[in-house]
Amino acid sequence: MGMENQAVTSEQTSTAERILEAAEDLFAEKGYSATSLGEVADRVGIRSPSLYNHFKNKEALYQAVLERLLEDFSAPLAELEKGPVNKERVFEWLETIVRQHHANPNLARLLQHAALSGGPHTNELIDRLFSPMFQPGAVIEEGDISLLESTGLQPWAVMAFNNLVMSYVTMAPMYRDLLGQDPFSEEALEKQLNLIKTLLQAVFEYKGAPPGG
Amino acid sequence: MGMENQAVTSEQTSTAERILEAAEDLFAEKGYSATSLGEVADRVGIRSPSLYNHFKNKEALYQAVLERLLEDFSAPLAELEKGPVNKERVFEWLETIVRQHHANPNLARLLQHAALSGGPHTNELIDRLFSPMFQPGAVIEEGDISLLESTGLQPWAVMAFNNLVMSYVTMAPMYRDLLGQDPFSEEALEKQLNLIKTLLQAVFEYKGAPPGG
DNA sequence: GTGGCCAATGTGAATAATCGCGCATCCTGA
DNA sequence: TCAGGATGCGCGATTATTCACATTGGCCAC
Repeated sequence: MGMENQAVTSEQTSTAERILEAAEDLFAEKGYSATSLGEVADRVGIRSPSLYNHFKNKEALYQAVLERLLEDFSAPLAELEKGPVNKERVFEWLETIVRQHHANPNLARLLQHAALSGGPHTNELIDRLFSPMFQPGAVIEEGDISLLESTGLQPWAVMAFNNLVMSYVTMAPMYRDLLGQDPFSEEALEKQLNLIKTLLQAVFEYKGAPPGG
Repeated sequence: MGMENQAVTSEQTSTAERILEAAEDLFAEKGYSATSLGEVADRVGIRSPSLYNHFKNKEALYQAVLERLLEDFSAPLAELEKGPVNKERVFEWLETIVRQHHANPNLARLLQHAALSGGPHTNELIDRLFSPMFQPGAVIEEGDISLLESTGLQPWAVMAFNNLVMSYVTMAPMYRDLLGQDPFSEEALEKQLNLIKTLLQAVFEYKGAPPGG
């Protein structure tokens, strides 16, 4: 498999890698079926049949893109999955995924496309990304958020904060004008982090009952 | 087969309306370019060229779908835009949009598709849906959330709660298994409302400074 | 009523563009 | 020389769209 014959000087990105990058951006932007292999090839600077020298077909290319993204995201999160779950860990975990999605919004976008069209890609994604969060070991046992626990809202809260982070990435382009700044700038990241941490902190400190309807 | 014999008495759904409904579902699910007119026609039970008797072309059909959705959503929200903005109004407004998106998830899905592909549809959507929320008159002036106000986070908070509601709709299919119930059931709606109200309440009651990093 | 007209609405066939993909061939560097 | 990789060509399928045509229902003159 390893064909890296050390062309020592330059870390030349291979054609396969450039294909992956182009395809990742396009799949994330337009979704699977609306992305044409011709457009991918154009971005790489080759003709579309050349893609088949590196990937079996369109579906395989998509899978490879997905695999690469999942690997990048799984690594930092895997560290957090060890050890007890307490407030500090939750803050760390949240900050990590915020920064991850900010650094590369494509996974969130791919995920959103999959969720919308509910295709066969969906199931694999939820298994790989979200199942760990909902495992029994991931329950916060302290009394701080007994409210959420007693009302059975905790998994919903996990899902909510996740959606909060991911939807920032997938919807941010629409807010570019409204917020008056680039949603992916460094300042925007800080503000986003600030808001989410504030929200989480508010949840932790909140002791009252949910407002009745 | 026979067409509608009864002309006036029964409000038989016209062909154009059935086309709109089918197209709405498909555009919401697959997005604009991945939706084929043949599939729309199939759902209505006609051949695709017949669509052109009711809509100029695919783009016009999309615009008509969008117009109908925006009308449905604008009406209930217009009522809330009158009068002073205080905590109670915010709760009402939030509950209204949650129920609206729950009753018809298609607008949120269309919006998400538009945001992802950043096409020409995006700008019109943000103008029609979100601009009102960010107008100067929509600022809460009470001291309750002075924290958000002083840190300039208020528009971000508005955006966050909006994303929270919309992403529930666009991502919920992925959580069907994880949450163990239909995300669009009546109980799920109540839980979703409960969680969001709890979050909002927590924000209102939260007085502390955001956790420093 | 009846015959004829017209507008609305459906249809099949045809077109041009685009798509994923296979294949034979050619180029190039080791 | 040889293999990996890029290419041109082309097939079959799908797409949006057009057009000539068939069928219908309502309406008016008689």
